[in-house]
This record gives sequence, structure tokens and C-alpha cells, in this order.
Amino acid sequence: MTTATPVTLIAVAKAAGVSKTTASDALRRSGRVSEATRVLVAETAARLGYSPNRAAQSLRSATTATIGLHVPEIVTRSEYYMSFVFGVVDEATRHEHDVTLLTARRASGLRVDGLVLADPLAADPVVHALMDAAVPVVTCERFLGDARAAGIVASDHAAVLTVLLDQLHAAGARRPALIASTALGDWGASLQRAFREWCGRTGVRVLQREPAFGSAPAATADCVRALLPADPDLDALICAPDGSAAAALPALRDAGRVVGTDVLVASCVDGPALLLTDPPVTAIDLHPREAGAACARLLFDLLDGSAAAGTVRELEIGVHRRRSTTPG
Amino acid sequence: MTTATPVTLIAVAKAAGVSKTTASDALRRSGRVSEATRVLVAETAARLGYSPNRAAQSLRSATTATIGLHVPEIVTRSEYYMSFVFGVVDEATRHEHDVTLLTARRASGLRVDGLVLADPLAADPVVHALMDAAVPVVTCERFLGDARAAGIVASDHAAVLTVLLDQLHAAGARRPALIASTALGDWGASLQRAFREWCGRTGVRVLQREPAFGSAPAATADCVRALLPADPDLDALICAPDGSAAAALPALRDAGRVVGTDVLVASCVDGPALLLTDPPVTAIDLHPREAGAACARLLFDLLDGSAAAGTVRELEIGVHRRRSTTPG
DNA sequence: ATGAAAGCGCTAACAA
DNA sequence: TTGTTAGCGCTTTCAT
Repeated sequence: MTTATPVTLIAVAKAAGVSKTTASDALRRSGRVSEATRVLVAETAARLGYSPNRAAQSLRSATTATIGLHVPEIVTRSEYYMSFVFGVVDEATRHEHDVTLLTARRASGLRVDGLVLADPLAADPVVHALMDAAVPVVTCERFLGDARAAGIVASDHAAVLTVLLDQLHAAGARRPALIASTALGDWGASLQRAFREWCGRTGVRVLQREPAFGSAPAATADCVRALLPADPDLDALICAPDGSAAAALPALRDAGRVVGTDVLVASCVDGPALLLTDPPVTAIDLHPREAGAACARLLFDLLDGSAAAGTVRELEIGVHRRRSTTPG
Repeated sequence: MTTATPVTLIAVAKAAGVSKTTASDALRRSGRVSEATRVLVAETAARLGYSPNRAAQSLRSATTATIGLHVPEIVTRSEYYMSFVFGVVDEATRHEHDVTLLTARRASGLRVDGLVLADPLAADPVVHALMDAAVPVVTCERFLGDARAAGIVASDHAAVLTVLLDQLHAAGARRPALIASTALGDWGASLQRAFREWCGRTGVRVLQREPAFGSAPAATADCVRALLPADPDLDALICAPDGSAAAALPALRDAGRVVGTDVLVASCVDGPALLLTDPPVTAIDLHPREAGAACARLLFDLLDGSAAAGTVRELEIGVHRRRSTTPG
């Protein structure tokens, strides 16, 4: 363990034989110092192992080189968010920013240059507080509260669900059901809407269930157990909540259904677990890591002015077809 | 969106009719100001919505009110780490600290008061760099490199694995196998050691596999497929890597084995997915959230001197028995 | 029990 | 093209 490194800008300036300002300018903005001194200072800094004092930079510039990240806690148990977080951190690192995790409402004001909110629930008080922060906010999926984010990264869930439904229909499914919750923000609401529209176009009766709030997989299993007796003709099941498809499989099997044959199953959130079930489950890949990176990127674009407030960017998503929806 | 809040300490002091110093002392250390002024200043600060400028505090005190957190990236798909992270953030928030996620090696020096490293892999260059940082480091599980952490939170995996093995033995298993990797640091190594010792004591031949590095679940499935023909007597399987038990089940079934009857299965990492498999899988609950909180707590104890460098704290873990290991 | 003043390391006016 | 000077908001001596 080496001792702390008190290599200040002054030390670098002194060693390079220039003034504090020149050293600062050489290390940062261009145009002010000559190329020769720029190189000299840069080399000196490197040699001395100089690393700027963030606190001092912060104090002076009123920026923090840090962005805040909030992920909903209810759904802790989701690999989706883990990937999302890594995506954000990746992109932030690329921009020389740190990422602070925001969960509870901090007592003192937050010290970040901007915020990324993953799936902001209108019901979450922390989200509400953060949406009102005095810094740019980027949300992944639209926020259904009254505040408006400066930037939004959203996917066309409706379009992809429609593609998926068409595939199921082509595979012979005539009586599909959707298990989705509006409690989870815009995502669930979009899925429900798209499902209703597809049903209307296709002329099938809407068969939809809202899982009880709380543990998603267990609630989904309950939905399945309730659906089957009520609708014995059910021949396809689409599960929205992450991890719930895995819960639906045993419930269907217990009811004597053969997944992939009697009943097709698909998940609205992909994940490694769905490759290992029997059969592997068709799923919508939301590209979580890419989503996180896109949010951070948009936030930085907002911060440096290369994106305007109100920007909405679309994120590509797609279906992975697996055996659970390919009978025969 | 309200404008930025330039409520400085000076503003509070002025409004309260005291000096900067008195205001500062009133808000922080005790003993210096009278109770009357303390209350006066506190009320004034609250009324004005004062929130201390972290950057200025940092600059002055050379602390950051931030701790760094590193979680291994290879195992992204683990809900274990998600819970762990929340545990750390929870505890940090309780201590009025922020948590910064550290993944890649930052170009500039890190600005944190201390570090928490979850499962530090000796092979991870980022971990190596962080272990050498000039701030206290707490690791969850021992680091097998040459650096020594200031604090360690560890569980007695050997003891709990032994309990699990005894349970399997009591349930009739005579030929148990362990799938564990030493590539994952001290945890895997401890499990392997404990397994060998138990085998020695019990007089059964050691049946152990090291899954190929990379995607844990797939590698585990490969191990299972290799184990069965080589050792047809195998009657119990313990899977260490997170998520691998779920992969083992279909592999065993494909080989014609009935899980819970022919062959008992247990996981060394619990997770919600294991409740939904058929049958539900017995697992060791590592209490990830508690682990994260314990790491942060130890770090703060180290920082304020209430724990000495070199402190090792044990974290309670235990087995959840489920149908996969209770035949009949 | 309280004030005055110094200064943490840096950037941005203002000079030269 | 470069140097000088003034703070950013706070904590901390040192003096009352």
C-alpha cells in the first residue's frame, strides 16, 4: 500500500517550469498553450503520476463528474438490471464519469451532474424526488407521472410483441394469453395495449391477466393456475414479468399441458435461465446492457448540448425463437 | 424544475446572525457552540433548505463521503450480486455515504474513502489495482492474491457444505459429486477442500469436476453429461456456480435420471429460480444482501477506527432443504 | 462560547 | 502565448 499521492497541479507546473494556469490549460482546453508546452506539461504530469483533485475541480466548476443511477428495488432479482447497470457504468467510464447508485432518498442534496432512471415507476417516491432534481434526467422507458424527463430511451415493445404474436399465430396458436402488469410502468401498459390491438385485428378474444403485486414468479404461477380452468382452449402464453416464464412452465406441466406442443410459451424478458429450461423458452431480448449504455450516452449528449431536452431515442429489440414456440 | 440552490453556509450564518465558523460547528461537531445557537442554526439551515457542498467538504477534509464497490463482471447474470449491491448501498446510505461502481480501471485516481470488493478474483487486474489503493479495502471472501485486505467478511462455506453433505448422506446418497471451480477465488477452493475432507472421513471416493471457464450453466451441463457415463453410481450432485443447478436438472433428466429420487441435487447459491424448478432445489442461502451490508459496515468501522486493520468477520449462512434432496 | 483568517486544489477572469 | 490574481464553500487553527 503506497502512501497517498499529493501530486498537485502546482507540483506539475513547478516541475515543468510553467505557471499553474498554463499547466491547467495544457492538461485541459486546447488553443491556449503552444503544442510544445502542452507536450511538456503532459509528460511531466505523467512522470509525476499526477491525477487531478476531483473535489477541487468540482468546487470550482460546480460539476461532479458523476452521474446518478436508480434501478427499481422491487425487481432486485433480475439479471436485466445487473446488465443495465454495467452498461451505464461502461459508458460513464468512457466519459470519465463515476456512477453513484441511488436507492433511498438521500438526506443531503444529490451531487451528480445528471440522472439515469431505469424503468421509473410512477408509484415510487424516490423516482418522483429524482425526476424533480435540478439536473438532466434520462429514463429508460417513459415515466408515467407528471414530470417530464429531459431524455428518454425507449423500445418499441408494441411492435415486437406484435411480431411475436404473429409468430405464435403462424405456429397455430389461436387462443393466446398475456400476463402483464401495469404496476410496472409504461412497459407493461404498452404490452397490454399492443395485445388488445392485435386481438382486435385478429379477431380473437382478449385473454389477459394482471399478476398480483409482489413476487412476480409466484404471482404468475397463480395466474396460470387461474387461467387454465377458466379457459381450457388457451394454447399460447406470453409472460411479461422477468423470471415469470420459468414459473409458468411447471404450473402448465402440473395441469397436464405439454409446453411447445399443447401450449406455446414466450417471455417478454430474455435471460440465460430461459435457455436452460425444458424446452428453452422463446423470449424478447431487451438488450439491457445496450439500454444502459444508450441512457448514459443520451445523458452525456444532453449535458454537453449535443442533444436537446426532450430527445427520445429508440432502442432496437428483438425476438429469440426457441423450442417453446416451435411445435413439431 | 427549480433552479439550482445556492444556499451556502455563509447564507445560513448570516441569516442566523452568527459567523461562518459557528454555523459550521453548530451543524457538525458538538461541544463548541451553545445549545441555543445550535438549535437556532439548525432551524435556520432547515428553513433555508441548506445542503452542504460536498465538493467543498471534500476539498477541505480530503474525504469524499463515497465508497467504491467492485463486483466481478464475469458473473453478471447473478441475482446474488444484485442483492449484494443493494446491501452495500443501504448501509452506505445509513452512513451518509454514496456508492460508486468500479468496473474498469479508471484513468484518474479513484476518489473514494474506501472499497468493497465482492468475491475478488486473483486473476482480475482491476481487483489487483484496487487492492493496492491507498484506502481501506474490505473483501467479501478472502482474496487469494498477495495483497491483504484491511477487512474481510467471510462465511464458513466448509462447515455448511459439510452439513449439506451429511444431510445427503442421511438421505441415502453414497456417491456424491461436486461441481466447483477454483477459478472463482477462495469460495470454490474452500468448497473443494471441504468436499475432499468429507469424502476422506466418510470413506467415499472423491468425485469432483471443474467446469470449464466461461458460461457457468452451460459448462455445468457439460460436466453432468461427462460425469454420468463415467460414474453411473452417482446419486447426488452439488453445484457451486450460481445458476448451474438449474442447468444440471435438464441434463440429468435427459440421461433418464429422476431428480429427488435417483439423484439428489443441491446448489451452493440460493436464488428465487430454485424454488420454481421441478422439483425445487435445496440450496445454501448466502444471504447476499446481508453480506453486502456487513462489508460496508466493516468498512465504516475501519474508517472510524472502531475496527482494526485485519479484522475478519463471519457471516452466517445456511441450507434450505427442498424436494430435490428429500426422497420419498 | 464565538470570530477572523488561512487555505484545501483547481479554473476562469484579467493582465501582460 | 503565458503569468497573476481571485475566489468556488467549507473546515480548521488561532485568537479572543
